[in-house]
Amino acid sequence: MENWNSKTIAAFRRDLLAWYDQEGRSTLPWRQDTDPYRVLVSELMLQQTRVDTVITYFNRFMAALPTVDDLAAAPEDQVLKLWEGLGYYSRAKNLQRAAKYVVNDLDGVWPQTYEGLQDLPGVGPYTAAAIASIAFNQVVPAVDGNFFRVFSRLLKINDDIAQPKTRKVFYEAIAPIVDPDRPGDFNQAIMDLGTTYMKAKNPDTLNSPVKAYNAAFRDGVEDQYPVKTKKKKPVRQVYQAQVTYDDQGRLLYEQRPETGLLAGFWTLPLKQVDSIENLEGQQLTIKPVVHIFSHRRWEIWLVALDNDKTADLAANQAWLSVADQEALALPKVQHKLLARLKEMDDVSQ
DNA sequence: GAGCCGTGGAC
DNA sequence: TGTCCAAGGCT
Repeated sequence: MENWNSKTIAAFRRDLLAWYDQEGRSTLPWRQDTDPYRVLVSELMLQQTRVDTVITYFNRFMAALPTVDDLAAAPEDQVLKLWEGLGYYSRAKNLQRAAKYVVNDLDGVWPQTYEGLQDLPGVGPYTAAAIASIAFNQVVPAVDGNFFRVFSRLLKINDDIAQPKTRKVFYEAIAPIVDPDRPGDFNQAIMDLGTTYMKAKNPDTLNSPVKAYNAAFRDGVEDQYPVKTKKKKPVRQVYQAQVTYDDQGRLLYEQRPETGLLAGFWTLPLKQVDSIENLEGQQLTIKPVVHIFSHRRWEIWLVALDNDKTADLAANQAWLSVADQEALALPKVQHKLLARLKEMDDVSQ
């Protein structure tokens, strides 16, 4: 690992921030100001999610719930509807829990430190550092995927970034480098660098504003950084989705358990089956609806089941009209199932 | 510490 | 089509 002296550190800060002031993404909506609420919302949305995807969600969310008090007082249904399609839905629930914590437990006074901010639900080391530096000017590195990528190359850090303990290595290596006068800008500059000249694939190091500080590039080994072990492939799982209508044309839905994948969301009744041979009911489609999560690959076969007049609904089941369905926040996989149903209707007409 | 937790884009 | 993601946190 490279070890920079104070002169190098000072020069790096200067060059990085000069570039950031000229070419940073200053127009991003959450960079209009440093209101901790706006920073919190944006940071939660940006966890494992692309900037381009977040922009629309962020603007809509802030228009609907412009202050932390608004979010704390909002129905959870509204928060989830605003989050619909963004994924990792526990972030939305944690975001509102964090707002309630600040408003109700802290009397509206935000924690302003790296340590204190981690008491907010959904706020871990990265997000706490981001808020602390951007909103409260605390001098801490916001070690995220961009930092792993950028500094592994600059400093030739060989630790596996897939391992949790590696975060500490980066934090301690970068902490002395953060600009004490502009910590928030420093952190955001690294993020901008990490998605442009120093992006994961096909980086443009030759034109990078910090090329001179890039030890991996200097040694011709930039493609070896960051060091990262591979993830496992998603497990293939076969499901059937039950399609049942009542006499009013409403669809049978089932609410998922309060924990686990898509917790609390309403979908068609889903049941895992060993294979396509074991489907219950009339198979409706030649091809399954395929939906891939981070760790699971669902192949879902639509099957028709008649509405048994004598059968009571389970406690977690309900008939939903089209209006009901549109009012609810539904996960993407359910939207896919509905789209496939609509395709079948269109074909049959 | 390893697995869980969504989605859409790039190649 | 498959693979690897993209501003991580929770258990």
